[in-house]
Amino acid sequence: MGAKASRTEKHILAKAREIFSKKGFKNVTMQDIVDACDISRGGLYLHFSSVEDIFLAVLKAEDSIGSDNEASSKNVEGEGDYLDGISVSTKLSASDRFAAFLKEQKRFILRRKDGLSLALMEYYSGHNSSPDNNYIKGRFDDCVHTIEEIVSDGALSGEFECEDVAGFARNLAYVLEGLKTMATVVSISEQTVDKEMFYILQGIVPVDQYINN
Amino acid sequence: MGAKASRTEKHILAKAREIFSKKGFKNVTMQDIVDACDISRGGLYLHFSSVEDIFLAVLKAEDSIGSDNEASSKNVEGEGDYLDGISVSTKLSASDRFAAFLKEQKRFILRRKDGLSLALMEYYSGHNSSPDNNYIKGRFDDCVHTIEEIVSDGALSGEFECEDVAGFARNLAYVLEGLKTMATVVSISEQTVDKEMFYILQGIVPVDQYINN
Amino acid sequence: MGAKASRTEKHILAKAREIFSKKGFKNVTMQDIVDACDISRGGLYLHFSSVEDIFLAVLKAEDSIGSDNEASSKNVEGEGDYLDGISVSTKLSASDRFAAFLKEQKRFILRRKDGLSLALMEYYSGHNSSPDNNYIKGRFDDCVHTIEEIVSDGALSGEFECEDVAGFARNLAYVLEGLKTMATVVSISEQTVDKEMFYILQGIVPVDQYINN
Amino acid sequence: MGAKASRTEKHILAKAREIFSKKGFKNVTMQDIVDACDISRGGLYLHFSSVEDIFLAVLKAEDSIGSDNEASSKNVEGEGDYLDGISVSTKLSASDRFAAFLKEQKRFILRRKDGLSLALMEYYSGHNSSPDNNYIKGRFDDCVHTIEEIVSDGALSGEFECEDVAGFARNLAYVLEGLKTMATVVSISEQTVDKEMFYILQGIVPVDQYINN
DNA sequence: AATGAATGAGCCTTCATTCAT
DNA sequence: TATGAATGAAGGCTCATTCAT
Repeated sequence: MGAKASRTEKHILAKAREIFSKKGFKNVTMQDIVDACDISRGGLYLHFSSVEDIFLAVLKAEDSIGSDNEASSKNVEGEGDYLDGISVSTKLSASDRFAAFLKEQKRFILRRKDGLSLALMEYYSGHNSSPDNNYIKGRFDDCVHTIEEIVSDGALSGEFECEDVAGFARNLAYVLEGLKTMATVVSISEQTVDKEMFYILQGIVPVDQYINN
Repeated sequence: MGAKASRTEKHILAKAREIFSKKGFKNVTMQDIVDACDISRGGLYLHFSSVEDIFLAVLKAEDSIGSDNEASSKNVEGEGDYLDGISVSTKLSASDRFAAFLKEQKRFILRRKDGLSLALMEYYSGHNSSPDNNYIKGRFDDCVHTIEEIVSDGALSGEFECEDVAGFARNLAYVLEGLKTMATVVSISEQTVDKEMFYILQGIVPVDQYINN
Repeated sequence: MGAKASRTEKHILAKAREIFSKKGFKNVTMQDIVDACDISRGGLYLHFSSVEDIFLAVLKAEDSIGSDNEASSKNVEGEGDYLDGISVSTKLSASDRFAAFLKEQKRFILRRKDGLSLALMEYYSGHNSSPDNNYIKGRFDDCVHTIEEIVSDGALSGEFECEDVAGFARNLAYVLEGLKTMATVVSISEQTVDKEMFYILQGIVPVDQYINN
Repeated sequence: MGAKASRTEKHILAKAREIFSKKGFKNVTMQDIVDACDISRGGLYLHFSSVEDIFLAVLKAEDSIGSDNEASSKNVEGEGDYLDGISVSTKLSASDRFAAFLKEQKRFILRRKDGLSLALMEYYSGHNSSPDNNYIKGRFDDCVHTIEEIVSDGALSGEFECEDVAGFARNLAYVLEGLKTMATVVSISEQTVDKEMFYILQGIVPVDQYINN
């Protein structure tokens, strides 16, 4: 809760994250977290006052690390290791950035075990929180924005052909959202995701740009 | 639970449906249902043995009525009143059927108050049920199938132009799923839905085919 | 809680009364009452929702029975058995009524085991309730009023001599309150009470009127 | 606990006193005291081992200072500033001392915010301590004794007329106790207290002796 | 069939007290 | 001496489920 999360708090948040990704939000009890953390009831309350409190802290930690989130275009720039044989110091092409973005999304969709999608839905669906501080809405908007940026860059450089960039970005974002939803409920194969991304890419670009991992 | 649902059971299911659509699945208690049904605790247990039991019965009833679901192409045929001035006995054009389908989807997305989306997600997310008897998966597949059917009909009749019907159907289905997800968590305007559907339609058909309600 | 207290509720209130008189208010837990009543946790909550709820119900029951309260002049009229050899049908003299009143007060002070004084003090001291619905204030005012009534009757009939009836009544009421307070904290002997009442009576009446029990 | 209360201990007791006077005894937690004292949990335990321990220490400090207690005749002697225009070095008259005593009692009754009455009641009511070391009993006896002393002096000097000094003293002490009780539960006005004291004084002395502050 | 009082397990939260630093 | 994180017992409340009537 403080500026510097103590070792204990980090430990709690890590364990709690696992639990939320496994059980969603509504089913998680303080007891679950106590058990997982090997901590006492009172000890947990010393750091967090409710499951909600913990969940929000998990989300905040999530943001500051970015480990689970969409790879922002910025991140990608500095993290050439995600891509094969591309110099870190070089400005990445739009195609590369798009490929990286999709790869990240795919990872997110497939490894739903690590994901908080369900917990997020449960939390916000029962919360009518203002759209402003709604994590899911924010995530969606970020996603749209990232796509727009990449695609419009690619359109300028001639890599992509796309008349309605905004429309394309929204369309893709909804497809990704739909895939995430399905993934929380049904197990989805890599092929399924690939097939879908391939379909979308066809609309703007020669296919060989999209490199499978 | 017997073969024929008694009057009492129908009443219980109707009330329970309202509750599930309002509160999702995990938050609903037997007490909630007892209160809403003006029935005794014991009386309820005479018919259903748990909240889950009731929820499953609601879903089953849902299917046999189809009131909340996607309008299947079959349904649409028989329900000319959804469309303007089209004789019930006439075989509808693909465009009309597609318009009706989208209109139904839009209704479903916007009136999430009547919907069981959240309850479904909560139920199946905590259930790892086999894909076969997974309601959401089934709904998605039905949706894809309906779209394929309509669009391939339209392609034959020259109303639509679409090379990859299967791809288009899946794409649209995921977008719809994404919209449904967002709608359970953020309030979504009619314009938002319209814009999205319009974008997709552009891909296969002249716009004037899509009639707003 | 309803109009007719069920057998169970009566049982709970009776047991709870014992507990309150023994432990006051603040120390009493739902668990205490559960244990004393041989009832389940849930069962208790079926009837009462908190210790406070139960305490208030005890007070209400108290009032409607009047077993623990000051003998009102009305009560005394019909209850000749409290006095020695006085015909029930006869209108009692002021002296007799005063004797009865004091006897009742004495009983109340001495049998503090049965009394709710401490519980009342604890409850209202932490409650800043409006004076109107304050049980202790009401009890005090009733007490003053009863004394005034009796003494002014006695003054008219020549049994008592008292110039400032209101002052006398208040004075006596405070003394009684002081005795009740002391009794909750220190054990007080019958002699102590007698001595005090005797002293006060001297102020208005020849002593032989006051008959010890 | 030590022979000489350290600076820290004095600080703790002062803060604790405030808390007890505000919240009584049963509601006070170690945490309350820790918070008020700007001390650590462990630090507090270094000095006192429980809330009860602290409370008892507060009472002991109280006695040795006498700040909250009845003004003993001795105290009054040295505190001429409570009385108007009477030389400190002069032996005070019984009337003056009685006036001072009553003024002090009035202050105590009215400013119950500063008082420990409630805390005392709560503490001793749950303690069945022997009458000997019972603070309330002691306070009461002191009060009676002080009154007796003053009034018998006044009787000798002709200032008061009182046949039964002991009876009068007890009577007044109980009235004061009753007033204190009522004050902890109902808010009591200055007029109410004045009226009561005036009534009692009439019994032994011409009224103009009693000077209002 | 129907009732609703009763049960008891389970989760929430608070607090006195301890203990490693 | 002093700190404050950690502990665990205790009490509050809710809910699925049972059962005598």
